Amino acid sequence: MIQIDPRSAAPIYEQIIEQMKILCLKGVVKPGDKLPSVRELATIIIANPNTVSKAYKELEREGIIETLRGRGTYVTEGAQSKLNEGKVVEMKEQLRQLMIEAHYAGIDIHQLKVWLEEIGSSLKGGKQVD
Amino acid sequence: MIQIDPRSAAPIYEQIIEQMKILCLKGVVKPGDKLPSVRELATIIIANPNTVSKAYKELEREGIIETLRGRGTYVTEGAQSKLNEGKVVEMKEQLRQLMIEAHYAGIDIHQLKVWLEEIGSSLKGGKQVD
Amino acid sequence: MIQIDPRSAAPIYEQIIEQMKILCLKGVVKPGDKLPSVRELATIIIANPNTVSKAYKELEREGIIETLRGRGTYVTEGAQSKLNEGKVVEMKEQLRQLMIEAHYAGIDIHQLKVWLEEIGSSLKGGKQVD
Amino acid sequence: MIQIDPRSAAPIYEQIIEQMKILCLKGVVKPGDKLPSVRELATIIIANPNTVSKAYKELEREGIIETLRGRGTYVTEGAQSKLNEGKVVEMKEQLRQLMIEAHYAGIDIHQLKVWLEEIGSSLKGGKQVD
DNA sequence: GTGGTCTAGACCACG
DNA sequence: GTGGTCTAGACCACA
Repeated sequence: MIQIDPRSAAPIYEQIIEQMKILCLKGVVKPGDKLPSVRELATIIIANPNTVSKAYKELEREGIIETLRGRGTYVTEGAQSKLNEGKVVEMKEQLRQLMIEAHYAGIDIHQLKVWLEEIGSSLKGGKQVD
Repeated sequence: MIQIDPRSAAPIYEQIIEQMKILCLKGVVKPGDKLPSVRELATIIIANPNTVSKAYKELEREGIIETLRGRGTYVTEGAQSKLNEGKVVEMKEQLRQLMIEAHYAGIDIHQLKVWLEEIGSSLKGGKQVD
Repeated sequence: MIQIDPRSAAPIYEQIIEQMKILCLKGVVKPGDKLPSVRELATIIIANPNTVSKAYKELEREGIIETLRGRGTYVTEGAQSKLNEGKVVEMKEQLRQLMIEAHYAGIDIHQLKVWLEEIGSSLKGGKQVD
Repeated sequence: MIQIDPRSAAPIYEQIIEQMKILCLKGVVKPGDKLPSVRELATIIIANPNTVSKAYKELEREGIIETLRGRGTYVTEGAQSKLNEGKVVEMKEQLRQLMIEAHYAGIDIHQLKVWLEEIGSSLKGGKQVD
């Protein structure tokens, strides 16, 4: 389920966190679902168990998943709502960065809106939702 | 003019780059304006000259500013006409990713447009609509 | 009767011990009362029988309960008088440490007494004054 | 300044966290003070730098200390007030545990209050404020 | 089998 | 020199 890009500048544990959040948001994993154990996931993505553990701990700290001692790790009930809240701040920052870049590429806000429409259509129509 | 937050997760040199770009966008500094020297700015923001130098080099690489040997560093004239194909493709892809994420967070295209306007105002003008 | 919080940082077997003591304290279970068997309790609280067993063994070691071969586990008569003078010294030392910590946190002796009353009520009665 | 007990059941990183908090509460280290670097402290207490790092990260997450990239780690301005808030919850739980234990030792709430007075006097008079 | 802790040693970005 | 990341391998408590 999780794909790690070892060439990425982003640390492996952050990639795990990010992708796990996406899986929650997409509904691929649902509240109550059991996640692969630290060792299992480490084997699957070919990483060190400690790295996976670090990702799981951060996700737990954020309240996305929870650990039941000796039984494994599970998705919490409120995972999706928590994720959505944090996402808004993150996305506005992304938009801000993007607009700064756009300016230096000679792209104005109007053009960005046109693109939004274009992409919106292609996503709905073409079912390229991934 | 430039405010550094030493507690931020963002490296200082990136904060300098980011804020210098915004100053250009807002028109606080205009094409042809002379920027403070590396050592001056380093003194002002209490940072290592190497750090400021790294930021200036990156800004120069992006064509935002230019260094005239022995005369100092200046904002370039044609900063806004760097339009190149690669950048456009890249930004549309960024927008696409962002819209997909927005979709899973329950954010629609209309909301994104509203945010674009908000951010556009805060970047150009002064009022922080955030 | 016993409520386990699988999310708690406290091990399940400690939660069982703790709650069993409280049940004795509140008088919900009295000396001579038969406790559920290891397997019964394990089923009720959805835990591993080994875990319940570990809790019962510790309670037995402390003299709170006793196991009668083939007949089950019972609350002892003299549960409350198992503790000796050494315990008193230990508790006064605990109190002393606690008062020192309280001092540095700006909590005075009066506040500690108020808390004692609060906690005393919640343990004996039912209303959670917390 | 920090003493680690390798025999303690408490993990080393928690001992560091705990003792650092006490040093803050006591005012031995003040807001703005620079803490020993990860490597320095690791050398001093004879532990692995990673272990010290883990402690520092947790303290930073709690807002007690802050990291200035490449410059070191410092005590935050609001360290003491934050510590005091968290301490209240912790101490009430300690008191609760202590009262349960007291019950089994035949000690009532009145006796505890008397002890509080006794200890309070000895701490003020004898300057045994360890 | 599960996660939690610790050590040792390596490499990297930042300043 | 500073912390951040990752790997490898060990041991322990809990269930």
